[in-house]
Formats: sequence, C-alpha cells, structure tokens
Amino acid sequence: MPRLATYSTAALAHDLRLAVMRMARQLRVLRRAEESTTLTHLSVLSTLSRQGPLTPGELAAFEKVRPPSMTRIVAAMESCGYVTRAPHPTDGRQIIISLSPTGKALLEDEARMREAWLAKKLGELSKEERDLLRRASEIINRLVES
Amino acid sequence: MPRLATYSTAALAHDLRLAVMRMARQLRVLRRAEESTTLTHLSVLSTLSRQGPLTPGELAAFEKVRPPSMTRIVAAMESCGYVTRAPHPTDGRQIIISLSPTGKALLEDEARMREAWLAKKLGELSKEERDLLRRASEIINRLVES
DNA sequence: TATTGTTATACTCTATAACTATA
DNA sequence: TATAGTTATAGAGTATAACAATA
Repeated sequence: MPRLATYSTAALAHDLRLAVMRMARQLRVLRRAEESTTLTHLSVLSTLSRQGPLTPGELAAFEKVRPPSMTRIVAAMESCGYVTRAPHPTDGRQIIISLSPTGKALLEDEARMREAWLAKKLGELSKEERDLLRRASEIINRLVES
Repeated sequence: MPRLATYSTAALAHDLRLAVMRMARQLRVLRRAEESTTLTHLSVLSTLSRQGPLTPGELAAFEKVRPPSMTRIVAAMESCGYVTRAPHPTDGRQIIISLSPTGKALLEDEARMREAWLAKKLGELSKEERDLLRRASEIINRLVES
C-alpha cells in the first residue's frame, strides 16, 4: 500500500492509526469472559496503580465520571477487596483510596494475559522485525507523552 | 528501559502492548464531545463499511450484542440517515442493512479527525523515525491479520 | 416446527439534584 | 459559606422473555 517515493506524513498517520487501533482492539477483546469486573473498574485500578492513593473526587476527575458515580464504583471495588479506604490525615471530609494487593494482582493478571497472546504472535516474527518493533514502541511512547 | 542484550520477546510484548494501548486511548479520547452518535453506532457503521451490507442478526453477532439491542441500534441509525433498510431478495423474514453515503461520510470524518492529531505529532519526528514507524505499521497489520 | 426480527419489560451504569458533615 | 462525599431519583443502553411473520 505505501508507495515509498510519495509516502506522506498524512499517509503514515492513516496507516499507523489503523495498525494501532486494530491491535488495541485485539488486545482489548482478550478479556476473561467470566470476569465480573467492568472495564471502568479496571481503569480505576490502573489509575490507582499509576498515580498512587487518591481521593474519590480525584479519581472521578481522572476517570471523567461524576463524584456520585465514583462513590458507587469505589464501593463495588471495596466489596471485592480490590481497594481499601482510609481517612485523610488532616481533612475529615476526605477519604484516601488505595490499591490493595488483591487489586494489584488482578491488574497484573490482566496484563499478563494480553501479553501472553502478543508474545506468541511476536515469536513468529524475525529477530529484525522484533527489533524494529522495539524501537517503534519507544518512539510511540515518546509521542504519546509529548 | 529495554536492555538490548537481554531484551526478550516477553519484554517486547510488554513494551509494545503499553505503547499501542496508550496511543489507542489517546486516539479514542479525541471524539467530538458534542457528537450524538454512540461508540456502538460508530462500531456498527465501521463493520458495515468493512463487511458490506448485513442482516440485523449478522450485525448483532459481529458486534456481540443481542438481536433486540441491534433492532434498536439499527432503528436509531436509520432515523439519523446513516444506514438504509432493504428487503432480502429470497427470504422474506430477513432485512439487509447498508451503509448510506451519509454514514460513510461520518466514518471518514471521524477517522480524518484522529489522523489530523496524529499527523501533527508525527511531523515533529525525524524522517528516519517516521520511516521506522511506517515499517512497524506494516508488521503490526500483518501480525493482527494472522 | 424452526428461524428472523420486533415488542414488552427489567437490569446495569452513570448523571443531576438534594442532603450531611467538615473546613 | 464552601467543599467532599453520599443518598435519591432519572435517563441511556443492553439483556431476557414473549410475540408475529416467514421458511
């Protein structure tokens, strides 16, 4: 498809978007069917993992949901044992939500499952292709962070 | 992060998954806020675009929703003019749902918006980096198809 | 009798509005 | 009085169950 001589940035944007979205879709589909945790739950756990303990209000802002919704989400995840609740040291109104070891294990388990599928696919490539993908990963991560 | 000497397929799977999921998330977030079409609607339009005309039952199977849900989804998209309805040539029970020019335009518009953001980012890279991403796109697309 | 699509109804998730407690 | 979190209630989206039409 890509004609080297005239390959524009716009064409690359098209091809790369297609590639990334297709792979992301594949990776997303690999969720355990019997799993009761919702995608929002996993997203909250992931946020807690990356950001550290947060208040419900901060979590709501991160996840782009309203505070009452986060109240429910946190309650559900607490009853599953994925997060714990602690009083704020100085402000009695606020609460600190932390990722529990169980929640951390769930997150790692999910990631491992997706990576297992991907690793199998990658094993079918040549060493050169894998090295190219490694460098592409670095570039993409830089791109997304900027 | 990647140590070249010991960089395993598993490590590549980890880095690539992270890169792809982060970029996909960015691309997904770029939806028009004021847009009334839901993500499911876009997904159905996309399926019709890739697969050609389908019956409601086939669409439900593709989108992993139940037939009654697809009835509603198709009705909503028909009222928006994104799809059209035609009788099945031989089976009077079935209906053929097709993507309308308006629906096709909507899909292309969405894709163009995401690509504009990405093209801007890609413009900040070096020519070598863009070329590497082009080759990575090809590899990823092959990977996903296999 | 089996199958395709639809209608009736219920459940889940998230939102807005009102309430309670603390700053 | 302003803010953080919760409770009450409503709306969007999808599911199961029952139904009508055709194979």
